Amino acid sequence: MLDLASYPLFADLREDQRHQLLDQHRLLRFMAGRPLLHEQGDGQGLFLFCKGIAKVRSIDAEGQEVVLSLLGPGDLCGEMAILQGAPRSADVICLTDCELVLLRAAPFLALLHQEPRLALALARLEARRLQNLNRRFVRRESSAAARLLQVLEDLATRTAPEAPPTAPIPPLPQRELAALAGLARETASRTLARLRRQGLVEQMPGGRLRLVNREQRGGRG
Amino acid sequence: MLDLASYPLFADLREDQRHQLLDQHRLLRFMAGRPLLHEQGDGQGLFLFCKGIAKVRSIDAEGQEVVLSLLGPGDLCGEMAILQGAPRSADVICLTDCELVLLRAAPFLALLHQEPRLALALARLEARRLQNLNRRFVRRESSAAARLLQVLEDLATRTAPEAPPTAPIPPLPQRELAALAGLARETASRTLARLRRQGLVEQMPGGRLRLVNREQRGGRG
DNA sequence: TTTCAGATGTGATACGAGTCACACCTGTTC
DNA sequence: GAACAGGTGTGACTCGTATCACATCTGAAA
Repeated sequence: MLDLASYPLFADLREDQRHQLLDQHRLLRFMAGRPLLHEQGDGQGLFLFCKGIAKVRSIDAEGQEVVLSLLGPGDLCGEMAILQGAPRSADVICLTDCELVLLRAAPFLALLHQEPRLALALARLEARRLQNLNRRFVRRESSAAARLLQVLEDLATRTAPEAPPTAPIPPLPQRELAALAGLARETASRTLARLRRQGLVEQMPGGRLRLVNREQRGGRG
Repeated sequence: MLDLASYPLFADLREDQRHQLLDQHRLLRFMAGRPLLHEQGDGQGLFLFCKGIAKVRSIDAEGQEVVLSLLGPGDLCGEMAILQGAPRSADVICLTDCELVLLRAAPFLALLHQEPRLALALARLEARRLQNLNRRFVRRESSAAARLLQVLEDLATRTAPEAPPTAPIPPLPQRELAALAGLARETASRTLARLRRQGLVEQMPGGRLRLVNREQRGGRG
């Protein structure tokens, strides 16, 4: 039922090793708006996303929310806390209803210490995250429109692995889109209106947003 | 002479494994302003910083420099390229004269595949970098003053491992400080002047800057 | 239907940093 | 000494986004 082999982190393992990792795993559901939490006494664990989208966020010195990244099907989280033995440094909040699998930390850690392929795959995963965040860092300086477009593209592609950037975007309130882009809600509203006028974003029946294909609009970045 | 054990990445290894890694290593020096480069035909390698400070930077779509992080003694770089088998995604430019050791990629990769402790230490290292970048990301929104103070503190502590935040800061032109903080040169000048007036930063003989101890000034963050 | 809450659109204004322009102050070279 | 380049300080202005204020709009509940 749950295919660990489809997660790049576990792809290099033997079948029996993947089986080990599933020891006492759980299926969890969280509703939109809820934070990912371990249940009392569970301690740490590794969350694997099956369905839904969530945001990783932190709160800055002024109490403002800063969104660090998005998670969707095929992603995982909680590995930093396991690696460092430290409590979470950021919150994960579901943007839509989510289904995920919680692997126990103990067998994961045990396998990390004995199987270089797992440890190496984990190092690669962290390196990729670092590169993604680097790229976001570089784009951070850019305009409200560019940031919002980026968020919409992220949302479209996170919805399912391999989803095209023009896939419909889950219906989120403007307040949420603004937070994801690091903008004021009013600015997000104005910017969205402009993007619609420019034909870069279209509103689908039911109010859902969709990015217009770059080729269709002349692909200017 | 070169003590790999002092680098956390290699601390868990056996002495003979560390010795393997040193196979055909080189000592390199780069002058301030120079990019870290492999020599022709060297391919990839792992740079270990012994002396000096460097910036990791990228160029954004408008040709502007964006500084991603600082490196100093005890840090290393080049491991992302080795992990991903891909060319560098960012430049590393020396801010002061630097001395470093270049380890060959081959023995490092070989050991990564056979020794889980090394792979795990590398995953931990990447995780720490990710956390640092996350923290920077959170602070990114803040004011010019906060960003500049952060840069000065980083420079002070990178100069040597365990250096206090109030250690003297290497003499860098304002243009460079501004780039590190992601500010215009003029803004950096004005902001520095204000910080001096507020007593948060003092000018040492020779023009070098120094952060004033937080306790001395009342520690307001 | 009314009523109400939450979401959204939009004008007016404030504010911070970027940009341009230029003065000044070093140190170096001739 | 003069001449010059590079670094630094600072005024005036621009521009983008945040903020405040308020008008709709929409959908759910009564």
